[in-house]
Amino acid sequence: MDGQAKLDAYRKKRDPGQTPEPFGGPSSSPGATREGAYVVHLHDARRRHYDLRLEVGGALESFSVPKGPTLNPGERRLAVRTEPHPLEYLHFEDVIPEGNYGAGPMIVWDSGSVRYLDEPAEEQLRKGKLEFELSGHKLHGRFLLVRLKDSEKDWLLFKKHDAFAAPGGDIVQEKPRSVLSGLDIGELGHASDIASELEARAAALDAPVGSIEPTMIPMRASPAPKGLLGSNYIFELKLDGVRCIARKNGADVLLQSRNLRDVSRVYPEVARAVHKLPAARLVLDGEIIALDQAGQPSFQRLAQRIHLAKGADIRRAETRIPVLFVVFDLLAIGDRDLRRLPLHARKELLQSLVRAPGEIRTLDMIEGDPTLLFDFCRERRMEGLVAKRSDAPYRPGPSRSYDWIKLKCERDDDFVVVGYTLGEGGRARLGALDVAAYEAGELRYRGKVGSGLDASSIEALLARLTPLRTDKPTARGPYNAAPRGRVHVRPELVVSVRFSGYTDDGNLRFPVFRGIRDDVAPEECVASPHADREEAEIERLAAESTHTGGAADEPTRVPVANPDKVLFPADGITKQDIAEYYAAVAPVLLPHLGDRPVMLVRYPDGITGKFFYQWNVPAGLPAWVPTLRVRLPGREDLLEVFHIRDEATLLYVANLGTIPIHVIASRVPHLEEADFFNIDLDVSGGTFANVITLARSLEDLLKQIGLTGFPKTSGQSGLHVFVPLGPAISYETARALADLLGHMLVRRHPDIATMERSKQRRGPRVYVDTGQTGASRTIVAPYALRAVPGARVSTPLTWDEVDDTLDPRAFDIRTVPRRVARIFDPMAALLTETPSVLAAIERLEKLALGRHVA
DNA sequence: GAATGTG
DNA sequence: CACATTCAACGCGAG
DNA sequence: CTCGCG
Repeated sequence: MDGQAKLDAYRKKRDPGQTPEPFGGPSSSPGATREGAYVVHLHDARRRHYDLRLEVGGALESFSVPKGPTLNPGERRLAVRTEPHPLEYLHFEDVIPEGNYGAGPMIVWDSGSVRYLDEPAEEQLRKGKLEFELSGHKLHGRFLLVRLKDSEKDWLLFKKHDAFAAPGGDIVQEKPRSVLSGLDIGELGHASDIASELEARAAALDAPVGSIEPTMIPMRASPAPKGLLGSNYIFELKLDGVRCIARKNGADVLLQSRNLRDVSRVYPEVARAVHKLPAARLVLDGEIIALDQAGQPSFQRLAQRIHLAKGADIRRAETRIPVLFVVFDLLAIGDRDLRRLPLHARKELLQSLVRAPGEIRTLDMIEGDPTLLFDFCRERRMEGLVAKRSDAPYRPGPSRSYDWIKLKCERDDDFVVVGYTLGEGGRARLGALDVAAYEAGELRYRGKVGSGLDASSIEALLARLTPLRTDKPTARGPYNAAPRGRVHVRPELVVSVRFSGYTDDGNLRFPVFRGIRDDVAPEECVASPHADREEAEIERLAAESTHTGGAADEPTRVPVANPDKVLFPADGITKQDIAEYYAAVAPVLLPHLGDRPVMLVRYPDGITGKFFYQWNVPAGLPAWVPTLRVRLPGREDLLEVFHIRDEATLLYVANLGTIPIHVIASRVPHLEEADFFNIDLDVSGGTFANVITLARSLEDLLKQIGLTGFPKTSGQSGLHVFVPLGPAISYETARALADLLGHMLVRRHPDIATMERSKQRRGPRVYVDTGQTGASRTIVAPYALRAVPGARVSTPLTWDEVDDTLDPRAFDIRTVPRRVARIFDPMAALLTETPSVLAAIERLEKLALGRHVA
């Protein structure tokens, strides 16, 4: 039977002048079909049913399945074999008008590719037993069709036992919508209602009437600025695909690349899906991606389609390398131009337009804390994130603002220098370093590091490397090209390199020189694309926890074991009291903890018993407890610390017998940058009245140089003053600033203040301690409970409160919750202020100089 | 305080 | 089964 | 070198 004859039955039933259904010509590829495309239609004809259509020999073998497919291997579904349909039917979704055969709406409920197992499809169909494997939007895995005895047309459809089998649930009920248009079958005939509702919403938001020229350049993201983002950003994964602006105007669809090239014919399935969206006119912005076996976007896979030009090649590629259009912005709908609307408004309209994931889907975004997404991204070795201001308009063209920001997943690691290449001009003597790392006991070349080298580091490196010169390569290659020459050295010098990942051949991607590491032995450099074992292990754990855990499993109530255990014997305060305290201050405490690695101080037997500090989370942590995997600056080991960003996690650590919680002055992912420094006014041999005097004087000093101090009681007998810094401030700078301020304070009050470390030499003076500022140095968090009799709290104050009536003993486990309810958090602005530190340093230098001269 | 390891 | 072990850290000046 | 100190 050739293709033509196969479709006779189909043609006989239909009138090409009356039905929108396709009448494709014969497509003959006789013989042995091993794979192809498939579609499952949901058809609301006289009876609602599903049509499973499998590509076999240039046509679609069709089975009508009244109850639809199931993922439950225990169930069987009747499948009635019907007349073969033309291949074009793969993309058919429309309402078949009254009076025609099969009148009623029909949606593409699922589509994808099919692979026939064991034997070609024709052979299996003849024998009455067809085994196949589907890979689509909704259906996956192995299925089996078996012909009933004594019947030609009656078959049974089974799901085979495999990883995709799902005994519970009902996929046709859970995912009723079209994978083409996102509509459900009832909506198909009323798409224009959806469109007009969306237009009305756009009009209500004051989106102007206007059209978008096809010459509009897509909005670009800027490279990340150093330091912190504001709080009003949303985060999206940066997908490894090609940018696409899609326009629909009636029946016309135009897909444009980043450079406005017309790619409509390169991705016909995307064009078809855009055509089916429920709006006559629209403009979408998104990314076209191809997924690899593991379901991750793979640019390498997509690359096989980008350059296809011939129609036949593209048709074949459609099933072999399917692509998705992941949309992240809606720029126009109907006659409304949405670009001036804030992003969140455009996103809301987009969600209503793209109603279900299929060939077109919307890009997931998260609001608030991007840490988990960043971790996910790192684990999957994905490019990074894009942060977008949720209140920003769409600004076409090259980035002019930080409304969209690229955040790369970057890594720092140490590598052994095995040589260097010669460059040009100022780089004639050293162009780039050749670096390597140990793998399986031998040095493997990992690429050239040229960025980040300035004149002084080049001098320093040359001084160190020249004595190590040797005439043979010391690492296993292949080495990158060195057109101007190369010098080999013995593998003795270690450098720190920041990079964003590995290329396919195992070299560093975007490496930047960070400095010489004298504290690391060459043998310790074991960074590799396959990651070191510890990291791999932790990532495995993380993968498990994201798999099994998540917000859904988070307990609404965290049980407190031994609630009546007394942890403050003098005050009779129990573990339950502590948990209740932390729950009460959670609204003000959590913002100070979020994104910061924390260190717990645990007193399992109360404040008079043994205690210990704890960074790493204990083994066997429940999956719902979020953690951060961090590499603190100056340390090569990976920590997995608690990520206390919700009340449940806070209560979990309270239950462990945690009394104070310490934080560091950095937030992920910039652990090498301080976002505040701390000056500790420790009573020592002095008086609290003098602490007050010094604090006021410090406030005055800070004000003069344009900085703001945030005072808090230490919870013991002193005051801490936290000073927020702008973005990208190194700990060295922060420490220098703190020290300078400390010295000036002492100079102003030599009789009552000292920075003397030795207790004896301090005498009756207040100790101004600036030594608490430093990478991976911890500080008692605001609102942390201290392990002292009276259960005092390190309590943020307003400057008004810092006067001679201040009694730090008044802030304890009982009083602080009431205070928080009344005045909330005087220190909240610590997290948002970003003063100009450069300007502050300049003013400070002038101030210091003036005093010196006087 | 809780998990893991050891006698 | 009972019991032990583990749970942080770094620089600096004095002795 | 170890100790105390924060």
